[in-house]
Amino acid sequence: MLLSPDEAVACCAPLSREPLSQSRAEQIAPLLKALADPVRLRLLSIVASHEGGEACVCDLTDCFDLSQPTISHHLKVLHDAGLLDREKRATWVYYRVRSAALTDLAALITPAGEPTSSRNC
Amino acid sequence: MLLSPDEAVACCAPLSREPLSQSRAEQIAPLLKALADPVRLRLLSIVASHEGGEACVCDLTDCFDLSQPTISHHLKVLHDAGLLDREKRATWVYYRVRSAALTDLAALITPAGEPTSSRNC
DNA sequence: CTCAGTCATTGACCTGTGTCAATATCGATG
DNA sequence: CATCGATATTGACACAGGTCAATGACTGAG
Repeated sequence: MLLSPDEAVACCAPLSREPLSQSRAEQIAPLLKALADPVRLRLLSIVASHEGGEACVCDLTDCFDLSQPTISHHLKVLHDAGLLDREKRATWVYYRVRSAALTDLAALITPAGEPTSSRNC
Repeated sequence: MLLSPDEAVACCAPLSREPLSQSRAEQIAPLLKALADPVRLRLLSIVASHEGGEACVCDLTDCFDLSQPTISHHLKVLHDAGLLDREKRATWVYYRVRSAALTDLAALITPAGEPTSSRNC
């Protein structure tokens, strides 16, 4: 059974509720890995807080002291992880944050109340 | 001014509220990087849901098909990031999840309502 | 003191990844 | 069609990071 990146995170017990299976951990880690870079954190943040909730690449390259291909690469990583949506309009490509993915991730790492399980692994 | 890992995350606007500064992004990224590994995700999850909210290394090594030094290495990464507390009692070392750090991280990535800022970067 | 058990550190290897220069693609415009 | 501007792709390079075997440090038991 195949899960899209955000399906891998949604509708599951938080980290602290019960031990994560190896397969679920391997689905979730790439999402966090996509987030775990200063440039990509800022990209996500800039897109999210940009007017209209979207930004095109030319808006973003100006914010960094990095080459355009490098920015494009980071955007691809975020897009492939399911954290950014892409839409091409005329010459420009607009990116938009997939809020659901962030919400699910946040729910996953939020500490739960009392653990339900007494299993060890 | 120096901030401990979780201080770098706490008491700040969420990602989507306003553009993250470079320096804050560089403080937060290492925390996410520490989380962004399947083994470390499982370690954190196992410790959190273990009885008493804590586990010693010998409990953890049994859950993985990895060498003891490798587990120890991953625990160090989580500890250095401020995600796990360490306590040595007699021969054993017990690890415990720092819930505050997880809570702060979750708050950071949770999408906000409307952006407050109209700045671009 | 010696030994055994628990955990951490070191050094080495290999893979993964962030970056750039160069180039390709694609759409708009004249 | 020819050109230009916006974005993506490729290839190369250096560095970071996950893993293990070997070893070290510390503690309790005998």
